[in-house]
Amino acid sequence: MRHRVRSGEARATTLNDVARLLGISAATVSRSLSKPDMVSAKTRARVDEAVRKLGYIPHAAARALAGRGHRVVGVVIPSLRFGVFAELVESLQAGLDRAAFGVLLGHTGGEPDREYEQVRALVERGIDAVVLTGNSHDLEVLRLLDDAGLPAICAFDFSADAALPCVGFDNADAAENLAQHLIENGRDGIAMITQPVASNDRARKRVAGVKRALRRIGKAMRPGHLLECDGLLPSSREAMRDLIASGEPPNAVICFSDLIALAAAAECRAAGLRIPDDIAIADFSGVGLSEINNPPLTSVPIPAKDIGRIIGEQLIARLEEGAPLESVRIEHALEIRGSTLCGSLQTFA
Amino acid sequence: MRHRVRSGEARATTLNDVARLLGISAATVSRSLSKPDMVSAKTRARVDEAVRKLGYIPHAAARALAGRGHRVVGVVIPSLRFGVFAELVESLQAGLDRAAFGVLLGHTGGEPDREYEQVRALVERGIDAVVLTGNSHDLEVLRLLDDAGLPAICAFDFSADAALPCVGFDNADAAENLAQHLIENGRDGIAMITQPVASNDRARKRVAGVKRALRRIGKAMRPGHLLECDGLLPSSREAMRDLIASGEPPNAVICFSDLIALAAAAECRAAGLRIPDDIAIADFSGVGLSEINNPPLTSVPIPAKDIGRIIGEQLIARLEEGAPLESVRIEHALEIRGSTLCGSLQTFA
DNA sequence: AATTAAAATGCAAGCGCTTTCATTTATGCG
DNA sequence: CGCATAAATGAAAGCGCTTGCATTTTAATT
Repeated sequence: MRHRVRSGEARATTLNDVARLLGISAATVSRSLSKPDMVSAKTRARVDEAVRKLGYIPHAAARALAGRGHRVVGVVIPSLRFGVFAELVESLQAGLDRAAFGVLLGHTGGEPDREYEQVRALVERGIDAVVLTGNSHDLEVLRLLDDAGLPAICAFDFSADAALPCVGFDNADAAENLAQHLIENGRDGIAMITQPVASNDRARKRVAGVKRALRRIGKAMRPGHLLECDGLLPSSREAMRDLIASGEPPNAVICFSDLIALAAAAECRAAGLRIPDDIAIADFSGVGLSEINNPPLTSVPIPAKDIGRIIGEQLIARLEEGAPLESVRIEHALEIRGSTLCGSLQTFA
Repeated sequence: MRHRVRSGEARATTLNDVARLLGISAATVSRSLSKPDMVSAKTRARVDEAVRKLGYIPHAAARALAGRGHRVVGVVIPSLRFGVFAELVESLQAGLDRAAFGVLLGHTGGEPDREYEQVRALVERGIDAVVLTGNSHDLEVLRLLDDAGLPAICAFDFSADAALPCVGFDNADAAENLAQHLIENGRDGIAMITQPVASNDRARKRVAGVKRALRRIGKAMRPGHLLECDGLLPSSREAMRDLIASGEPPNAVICFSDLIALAAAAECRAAGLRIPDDIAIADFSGVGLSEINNPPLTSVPIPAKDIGRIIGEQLIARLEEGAPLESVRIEHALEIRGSTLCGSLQTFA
């Protein structure tokens, strides 16, 4: 049984249809649906029944226009192909879902310049708030958000002096910590394979953190020891290959992601380098791949899920009750595994 | 300089503000923005200028309400944590972006029961079309889509008799093909580690395909050789462990995803099984991890990116010009790597 | 039963935009 | 230069819903 004529746009049932069927005013139906306790139990029951019978579904745009807000938040990330962002989005969505908020996506492809265009597209689509990646944003973007009066919050890095509220760990601290661990295990020739620092503030902070740790012991990172790649397997392997081929190979490598680390490990294997005996490898792990390597890789796990949850909670509080958004500093952890210990000399503490 | 009073909801500039500033009618401004060639070049220029000066951004809900459609499509997937879905979403979005469509997400967590609720949430949010995963959908979902008059299309599997248009390769054929390859390489004890068949139609079809290949040589899959896991690392390893510990270990394993395969390979390594000498491993590869294993894994790559692109194109054609949605059968490929060749006897063709 | 407060409902005015129809202005042609 | 035709613009009616205010109904109190 076909419910209505399906030629072109099937005119859907409206609030008014429901009201008419019941012989009551549209206002009452609206209230029964949106603020149930302004309406008598009896009416509510009748309305619910009629709604079911008619298969009525509220018209989102009309609701939004009449003042209820769109109930959608926008998220701008570099790319879903990197597990951490997918995890963030999923976790965020799970939280927002319970408050009946949707999630609209925007991708920059890792190019900071595209952030403005993506945010703008989302704004035009009528979002109520926006989640950004990292703590480096064009003034243009900030102005746009300000003009639109949109709450915004940033994921994946904590900085005390950030322009917008942010949630994450301090990438510089975490990287310094990781480097420190390497140093304590006898590695002072630390290299990094990272996303381009020019377009990635987390990468910048991590490099800064590692340099800080090195400086503390009177060392510095060799010029050729800072390699950039796009984060995918081929370019990651290539970076590691370059590192190995370079005049002064490092005795430790810190990778921006677990995927990069996996590629690096594979390349070491191919070159006959033993991990950790010849070279240590550590990473910031996005999707839990670090443990699957042989040997398992020491890493700083990125708490994407927590970040998503926290941001979700904050956004709901903000959007429903006007609570202010606040930065949250998450403490990073260090998961020490076989890839960074001092050869066979070292045992687990 | 603050642009407007930022207490609560900053009333944004409207179309009318632009019209008033210019001393022309709102209708003209609207046309200038939405159908530029209905307006004189001079007017258009003035409008553009005013729009820029005022920082005017059209109100999406009002537009949608006034008839232009919401320009958002909904996508319901199990979870972004599986790379293929993330890739699909990203690719889809990239395509839709160019036609100014947004993407709203819904996750089922792999529970088919939740599909209805997710689709419904999206419908309430005012989507113009919906993309579903797989070819198995509750009647309730189909009815909802029909009632709402929403175009729908399914990703990741092609079936000639699908209820909705679908885009993907035929999972049964692909699996049969993969099993065939294994058989040709001397493996007749084929096991599978898969997502739960009860809730995943692609899994069902793949199992059916493998069984078909086995039957053709007069064999059958052993009861204990069909293992299910949730697709993440821990349960995948566990499944492989069970397989190894079982009375009759297989001499080949087909994994539902590359992540599962990686876990399986790691577990084999831990158990002292050599790949491919003792056991062959093959998979359906989502995120290109198959190549990074040692040895690299034979796999059927899932063309998530293509699927996303194709669906995006179809949706645009449908939404802009009313073109009908059509199923597209993508031919699967077999990427043969070291993990399935007959020990040292075999050389590449 | 009368009076008053509270609860439930209805009325009507928009929300910001698109679009039809009517009107004005520009363009082409004899 | 005048008229017909086309192009550009304007006026106004909604799109489907929410909400402030007015009104009616119900419950509570004496």
